[in-house]
Amino acid sequence: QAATSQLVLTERQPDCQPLTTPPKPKETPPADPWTPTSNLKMLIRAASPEIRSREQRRQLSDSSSEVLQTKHCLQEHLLGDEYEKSQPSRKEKSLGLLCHKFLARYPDYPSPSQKSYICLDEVTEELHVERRRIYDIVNVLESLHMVSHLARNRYIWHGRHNLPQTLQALKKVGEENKYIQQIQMIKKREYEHEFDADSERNEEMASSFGSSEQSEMSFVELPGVEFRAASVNGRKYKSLRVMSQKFVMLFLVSTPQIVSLEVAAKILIGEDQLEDLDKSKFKTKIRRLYDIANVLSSLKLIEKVHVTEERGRKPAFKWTGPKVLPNTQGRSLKSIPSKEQCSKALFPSKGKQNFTRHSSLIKLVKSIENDRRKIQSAPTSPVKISASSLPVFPNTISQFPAITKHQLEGQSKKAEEIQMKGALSSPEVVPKAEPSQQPALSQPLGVCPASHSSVSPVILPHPQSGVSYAIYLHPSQAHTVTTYSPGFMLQPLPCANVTGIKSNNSKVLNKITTEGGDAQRATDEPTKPLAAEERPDTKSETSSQRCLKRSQALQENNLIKRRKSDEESLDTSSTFFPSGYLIPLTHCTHGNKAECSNKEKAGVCSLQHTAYSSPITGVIPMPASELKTVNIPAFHITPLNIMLSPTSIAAAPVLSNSCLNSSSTTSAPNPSSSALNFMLQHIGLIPAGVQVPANPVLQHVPVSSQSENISHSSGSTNVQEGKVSKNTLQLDCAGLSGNTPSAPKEPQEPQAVTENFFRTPGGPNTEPSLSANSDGTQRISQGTLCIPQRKLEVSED
DNA sequence: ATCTCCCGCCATATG
DNA sequence: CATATGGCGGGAGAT
Repeated sequence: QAATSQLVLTERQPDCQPLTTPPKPKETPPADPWTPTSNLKMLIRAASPEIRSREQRRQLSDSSSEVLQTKHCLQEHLLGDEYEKSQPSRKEKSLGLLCHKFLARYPDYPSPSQKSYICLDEVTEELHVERRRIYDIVNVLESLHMVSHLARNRYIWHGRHNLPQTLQALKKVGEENKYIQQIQMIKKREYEHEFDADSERNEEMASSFGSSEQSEMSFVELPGVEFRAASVNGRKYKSLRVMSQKFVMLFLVSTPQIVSLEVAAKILIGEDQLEDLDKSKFKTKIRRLYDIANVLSSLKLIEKVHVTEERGRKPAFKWTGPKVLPNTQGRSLKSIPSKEQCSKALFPSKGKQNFTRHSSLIKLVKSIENDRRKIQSAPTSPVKISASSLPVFPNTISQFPAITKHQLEGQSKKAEEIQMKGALSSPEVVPKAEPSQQPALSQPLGVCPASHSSVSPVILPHPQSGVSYAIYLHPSQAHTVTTYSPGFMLQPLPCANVTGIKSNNSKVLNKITTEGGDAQRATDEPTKPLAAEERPDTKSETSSQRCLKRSQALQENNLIKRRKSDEESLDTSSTFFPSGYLIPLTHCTHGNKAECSNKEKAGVCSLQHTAYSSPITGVIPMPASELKTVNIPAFHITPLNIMLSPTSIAAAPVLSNSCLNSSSTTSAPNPSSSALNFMLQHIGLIPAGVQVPANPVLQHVPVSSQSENISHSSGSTNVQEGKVSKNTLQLDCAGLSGNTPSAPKEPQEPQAVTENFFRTPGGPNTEPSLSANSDGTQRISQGTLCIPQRKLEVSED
């Protein structure tokens, strides 16, 4: 198949990004195939007439579509020799092949000026496939914004122009969703696997997944990309699209960019619904993932590989697409100027379409309601909600994209290019726009959503401060920080299963091995070192030990869980809306402040923003891990902290890259960060001295979040690394499980900022918002209580 | 036996 | 109501 595919592929080049290569402007009318391979096609046809005839009886004279098939046939003949396979043989009907054919019809980089349209009827006819299959392909392409649904039977082909942006956005969202952590948890479970199902399950589910909920699904939109005008906005869930995006996110956030189907399926399931664990569901998910993987493979974004774990090798895929720069916020924003656009986006005349998503909205509402319940208990309920799920909100946001298509497109593209360039070259200071979330508020949900929206992945808030900030890392961190922030901590939660988590991380890392052998960029290193350093328990544990731990933990946990579960149910509030789209706010960003004012309504939002921006800038350490990180560290750290943070391995690997990048950029201490610190201190989360590490320069001390309540004296722990740290530290913090709590950087005094924080949401109370992470936070808190014990035990073991 | 994943029924969404 | 979409899972080909 490889051979065949190659041939087919020849036409398309691997990722060329606009930057380097000027896009080729060709476009092809759907009907006529021109394609570079046309010659080949002809040859093929000539060669294998028989085959064709057999294959398709109905097919007419269409030349274009058949080519591929014929080609394959030929090859086989050539290679294998004789039998012309009379019938296509399953492979020939594979989605991957079909996708190649489909892609062959359109240029990778269609000229912007002309839009090429895709007519499903034509395609199905020409490719001789059932419509259903085309939907599979198109849905995945849509998730990458390579096409947009215009109307019935009509799609617009964008090609790979949007790919860089899309990937960026997806990466960002992935970071926000803490996928890294989730992956770790899952792996951890694996080893633990079998034993006690229920209790564990619950625990895990609750803890890990619960958190996962936060992420919920949402479709990530691109600003510039057009949304299908009318028809499609709302619609049902689009699970395939969402799944596809999430799947891609997993690659983008994991350090070795390899994701096993099993893990991906579990994560996707977890997000959608906490509850079912069904095996059948799992199988279905796997099937879908194969479908998606086939399309992504055709796009050359991923490649199949196998990972060997303790048990055996498992199917997995490796990212082979373009590298995504570490996130930054800025890119699109810059280009996008205008408020105008934003406004448009927000309030598109079309209106209806925009709001199409009601379904999602509805969900949102539900989730909100739930949250409220939960929140009730909590002091600052409202805030939390908003905070909790960044992504979710997007629903509202999502609408934006629809607007200004044309304008945006052009701009967006340009912007992209610019971004790319900029990003590559240097860390610019990006002006970040702020998310404009609020506008969306119009909807009933209004406030909450809006705030959320702000959260939306895309946007990175960021600091006004001029210093370049670390470009990428921060965002994630920021998210993290934001997310969990202290707020939750405040809440008293029962202990969670923290223990398990931490151990997991380390293990997980170890386990994974890539057979493929490709290099995985940096990954390994971090792991080992970390491991060594890590606390004993994690690494040192042998499997047997683990078991012991587990059992112990379980017992303990069970108790805890029970409590927790109760609480959790409440807590979950943080989770959010199930489906929504994430829209990148990017364009909107510019006017942060202004927006803010608007936002005010939603107090929360404002808070969040502020929080984000500041923290993001530099301080915070890790994104993904947050939950764990924060939590765990806190606990552990409290007593031990120092050691741990560094140890936390996981973080390191992941972040490392980003860190590096960031380092260059480094952020200066931002006001925001300072503010953040301030807040934290205020709240008591952080000890006075500590702070968020944001910049290498500053200290990264992992703050222990001290957990909320607990006193922890530790704080300083890591300082040592300080120097080195720049990158590393951050990484560690982030990656490691616990390491870092969000670290708020140190204190600088950003008075102004601080004020905002407090005020917005309601002052200190707002904190809860941070907790939004929900799970993480909660857990953390829980962790604080319980964990220590366990850990001790474990370590002893 | 396991991995892949095609096929197409049938529920929904859209017009 | 007719179609367009697309969730979903049986079950068969590929290994």
